Amino acid sequence: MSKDISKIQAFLVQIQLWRGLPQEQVEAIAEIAIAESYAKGEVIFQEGEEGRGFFVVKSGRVKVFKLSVEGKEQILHFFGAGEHFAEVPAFDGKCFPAAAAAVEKTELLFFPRTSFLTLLQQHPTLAINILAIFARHLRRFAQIIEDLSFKEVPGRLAAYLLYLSERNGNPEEVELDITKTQLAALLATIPETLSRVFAKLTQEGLILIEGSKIQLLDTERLKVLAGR
Amino acid sequence: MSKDISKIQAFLVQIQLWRGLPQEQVEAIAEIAIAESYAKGEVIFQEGEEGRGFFVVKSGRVKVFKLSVEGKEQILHFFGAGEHFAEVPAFDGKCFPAAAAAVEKTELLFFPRTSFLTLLQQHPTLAINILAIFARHLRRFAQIIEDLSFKEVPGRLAAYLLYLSERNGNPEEVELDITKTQLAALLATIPETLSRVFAKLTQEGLILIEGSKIQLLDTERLKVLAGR
DNA sequence: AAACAACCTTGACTTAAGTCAATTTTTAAT
DNA sequence: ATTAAAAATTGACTTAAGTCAAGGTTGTTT
Repeated sequence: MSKDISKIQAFLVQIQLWRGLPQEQVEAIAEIAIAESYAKGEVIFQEGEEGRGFFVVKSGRVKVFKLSVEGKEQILHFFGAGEHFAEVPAFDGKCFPAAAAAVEKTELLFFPRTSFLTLLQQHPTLAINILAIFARHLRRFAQIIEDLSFKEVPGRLAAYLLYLSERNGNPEEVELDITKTQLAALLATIPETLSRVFAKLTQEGLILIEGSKIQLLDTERLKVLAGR
Repeated sequence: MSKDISKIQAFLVQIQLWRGLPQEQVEAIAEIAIAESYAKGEVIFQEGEEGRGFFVVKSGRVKVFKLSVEGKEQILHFFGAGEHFAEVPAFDGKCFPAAAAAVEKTELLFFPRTSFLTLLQQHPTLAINILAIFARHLRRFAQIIEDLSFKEVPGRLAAYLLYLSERNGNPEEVELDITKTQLAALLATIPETLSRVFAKLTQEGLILIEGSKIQLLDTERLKVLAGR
């Protein structure tokens, strides 16, 4: 036991969620955690299932998404190592508002709702930390709504490319770390349309595609396109 | 002073936000509140302004919305008496992610960020209450994203009519309490399109319009249209 | 290396919904 | 009551983006 637990502890202390909690609490949390493994493509939970707890990504990557009746997928967010998801159902006990699946081989830590709530009652710091997380999610969702209702596909793509370039600190070139099919599902469109928009931006000299690397040739015009 | 304060107190205790707080705290909160009055159409804050605090609606109605460069409006939510908004900027101190304006003569109570944060530090109950509010907002936003990316305008309208009928407990008839132009902005479309969709649903025998009252003639088919 | 599957691209076509413009209806203000 | 302003409707037209179908590319597994 101690070997595993202490490894989990070492990982958990790095996570913002627990920041400010006393040492012995993080140790207690490590004992609550249940390790889970998922293969590429495996479903973690479906939309509508009862929220039994939340997850921290130990390694790999997860997509949280909505699925329409016709089978169209809208990806809400990708979560990588050190990030966590499904905090809302863990908090309010209602159903998962979206589904989650591993996009590659993934290891998760699962925290059951009940122990999470107990912890929440005892540690105001934890409640504040989660407030900060919810606030970030709300701002991100507000941005998605804005993009969906104001921007066309080229604008959404431009915004995404600029986001990547800012995140990785390289204004010249970005590297797609997801497939274009996944990117289409993230930008609320379909692969065919995305492909055509990539072609259009290339033709207009805004970008240059080299496999998964994309050169941003004209950041200024991309910003105009993205609406900022 | 005492007259006003005690009136504010009587109003505040009804609000979920403060539920579970000790009596003397609610009294203290009432002293912090700053009463503000807005005329119909008046802007309360603009998107991008620094978040100085949050607001409780005493009377009237407020819309929270995004505005595109081209001037298109996306309404995120209407808030009525007893509801509150702009908690996220009050919490994280960043800019308002959307704008707010009074849609009719409105009286607000304003709570400055600093006193709100102090309160938050001292009262874990308050933090939990706000978590519940944020969780509700997140679920609502997730629903908006789903509607925008999966449903067409008829589906979004059908979903809204069913929401109204459930909210008011009348499965036969609903009453629009906003103008159709505002409804268009809420459903991410324009008045012309909404008008045509109303005509189409009427023609197909799903609804019957009598001014601001709308009879739901075929709830089943409306549910199919709304995707549930 | 072969074979399969997933992913990506391109073309032809359809369609939902936006734009622009004109008119009518409703609501509010003097 | 009259007028002005806002809201709603309708028609003709345009357009972004979806559907369907085919072919090409890439990558993984045995």
